[in-house]
Amino acid sequence: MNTDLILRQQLMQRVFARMNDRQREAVFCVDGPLLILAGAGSGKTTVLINRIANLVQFGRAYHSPEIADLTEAQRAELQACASGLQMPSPELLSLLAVDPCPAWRILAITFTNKAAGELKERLVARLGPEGNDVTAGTFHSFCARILRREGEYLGYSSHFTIYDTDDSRRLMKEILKSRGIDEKTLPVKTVLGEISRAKDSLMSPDDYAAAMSVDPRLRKVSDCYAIYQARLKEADAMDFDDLLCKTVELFTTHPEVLQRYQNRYDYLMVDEYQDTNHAQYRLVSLLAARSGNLCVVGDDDQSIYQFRGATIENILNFEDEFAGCKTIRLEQNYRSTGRILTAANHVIAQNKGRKGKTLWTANPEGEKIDIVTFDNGDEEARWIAGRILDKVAVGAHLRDFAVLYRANAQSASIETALVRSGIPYRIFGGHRFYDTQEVRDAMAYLRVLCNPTDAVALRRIINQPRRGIGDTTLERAAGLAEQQDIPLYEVLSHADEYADLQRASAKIKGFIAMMDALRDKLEQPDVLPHDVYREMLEVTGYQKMWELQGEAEAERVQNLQELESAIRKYEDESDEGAASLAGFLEEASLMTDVDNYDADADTVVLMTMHAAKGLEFPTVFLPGMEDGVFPSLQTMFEPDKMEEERRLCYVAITRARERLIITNAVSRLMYGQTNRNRPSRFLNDIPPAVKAETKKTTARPFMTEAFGGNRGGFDGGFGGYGHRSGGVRTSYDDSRMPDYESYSQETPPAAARSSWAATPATPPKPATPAAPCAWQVGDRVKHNAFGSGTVKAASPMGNDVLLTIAFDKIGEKKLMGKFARLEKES
DNA sequence: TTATGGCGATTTTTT
DNA sequence: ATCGCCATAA
Repeated sequence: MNTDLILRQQLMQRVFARMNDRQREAVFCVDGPLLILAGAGSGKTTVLINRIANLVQFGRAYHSPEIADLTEAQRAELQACASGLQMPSPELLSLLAVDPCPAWRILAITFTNKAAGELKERLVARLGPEGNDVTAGTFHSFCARILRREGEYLGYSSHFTIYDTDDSRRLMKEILKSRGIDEKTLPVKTVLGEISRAKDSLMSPDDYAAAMSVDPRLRKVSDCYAIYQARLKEADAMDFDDLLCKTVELFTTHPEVLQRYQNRYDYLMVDEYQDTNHAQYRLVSLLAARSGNLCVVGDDDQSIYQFRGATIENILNFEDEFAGCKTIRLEQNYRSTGRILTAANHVIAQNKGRKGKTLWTANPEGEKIDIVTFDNGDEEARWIAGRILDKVAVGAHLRDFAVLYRANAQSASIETALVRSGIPYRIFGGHRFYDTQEVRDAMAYLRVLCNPTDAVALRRIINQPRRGIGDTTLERAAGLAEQQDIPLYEVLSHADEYADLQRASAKIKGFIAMMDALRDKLEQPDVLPHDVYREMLEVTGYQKMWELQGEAEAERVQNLQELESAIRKYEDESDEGAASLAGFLEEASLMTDVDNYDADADTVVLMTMHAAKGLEFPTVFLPGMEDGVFPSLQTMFEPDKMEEERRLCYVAITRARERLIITNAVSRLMYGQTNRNRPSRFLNDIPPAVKAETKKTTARPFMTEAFGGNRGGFDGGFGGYGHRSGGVRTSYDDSRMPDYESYSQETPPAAARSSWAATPATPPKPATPAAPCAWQVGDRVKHNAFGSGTVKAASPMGNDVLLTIAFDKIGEKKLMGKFARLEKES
């Protein structure tokens, strides 16, 4: 009997053999509250997957004294499996399990949709179709699902609309205007920020009003909050924050509903716990209150969203809040080289109030961290592009490179340099597809079809294209709606009955009739959402409106087509007959850019450091490492913000697997102004032993050595950059990239992924086929930025060719043949 | 009601 | 540098 228990433990150790001791401990610890402090790259996703797999396959078996009686044959099989000779059969598994948990009773909450998708994918790879039964989603998507089902308890319909920040802004603008509040004294974003903070901490408009001081400005905010909520309600709409706090409200006011969800889920897991806010904490506590099985994973050092309401206290106090909590630290990093990790550790060590954690790695030390200084941002950007081409020339993939910056505004110069070098890249953040005017308008049409009471959407499109229904008319109609407490759409439907609307009533009725007809179509069976979308573009004249603008707005027409593809894609991915327009709108409203990140596409990646959280790249560039850029100017004098900034730096550094290249510039053009910045203070914290500093700056004769040397503190204006003519030669080793295998557990090699016993084998890289080359050595070519030149060398690479071209004016450049827009010159 | 031009203010991060 | 607001003119 006792030996059976030991054998079972041995077998389980084998099944989860690919993990280290601490990780396995987390996997086997299934009962009660568990805090996993997972350092960057410590394989926390792997732990989550395995922990769920353990719950489903073995339940509480590892620490349980119970075991079924085994026959001799079964014991023989167990013995064989325990010594790694064979894999356990399903029969044996079910015999060994103690209280296994059906997948559908597990809830996993992640930070992004992409993370949730990945989790699902890997669970299916591990558990088969049953993996799909795990509820995995973001807080927002999970709450949205609950509210669609249960919203009626709170007076919302099942097809309520989700307002995004732009919708909220429009609505608030209207409110401020109607209340005669000058936007200069009380900006929209200030009001919305206050409201958002209130919602994060679960304060209703009444709570807020009650807690308010006599500050007249905050009194106004309080009024606006109340009106804002009322207007949302009238529009059958919720904003992002509502999704969370309305769910909490639902659970606290309707215990019987809460109980249903508590009973449904036996095990809860929350990823990125350091980025949760108070409302999210409450939600999780409520859901886990029955089972008590709450596992949160997070890293206090990677908390970078406090600025938008995340409270690090959630993680710092977890052990106090949840009695009997067990804490497990994952400190072995599988991602980065030793030097990169050393740098990260030293940077983060400067922060106070940490849980305390030092990452270590068994990975090779790796190359030193390059720190390169330039005269200006353009030089910096050009060098980065050149460096990428150099490495691609010796076998690197474009997708191996990421450029991570503090603010989106920094992307422009990098983009220019990449375009000039013909390097394909993808950029995340900044203007997104769903944020373009035309896509938002088209979406607004669809929203009005699904939910006519959505006043923000209605006002957005009613005169787009021009229908002669202007502001005056709309203001009157909105006034009437408010007076009678009915939806704007309702007033417009009966426009002819109001004296005030006589003049425009024919036009209004035409518009309403058109929308009603489209809505009828929507309800017909066998009509797919994209059919309705297409017809909408047609009959509303919206697409025509852009087409008439000609070539200049061609991209907008393209985006409208693209939206149709997105709808079709949604239809394809939905279950037969389950694709509804409302469903698409919901998915789209909770979609973010990073969700679309495709690690396989072979291009360089540009994104903010925030957006890069959770991702990793072989080579990472961190441009703009200057005080005032990173750390950003508005954080430099506030200690709390400075700490968050430092954590962001830690996150950025730990994205790199093999190489980290940090750059800065003596002077930089940003927001239309040229600034001279000192090198980032974070650089001081990186030990000299792991960094290789290089100056690529030109002489400034009027400066002497006396000005050189950077001591701490501000020296007003001119930072100390004294260099002799010619600068210092580059010193970095230009040989090939390190060739060791990367041990990343977050992305195991495909071959190793499903095999249960260790011996991961990396499949050999397929040879890259030679591509036909449009350019020959000796050709004369013309480039629209660099002018004329002669092709000096052409080496095939992937399905493209790397050209070295000697330009007449500016010397030699390396360009990718497919992407550089070259013309032949006779 | 719509189109245009000039002006001023605004630049962190985003589910 | 870019965006959004406002006033003015058509």
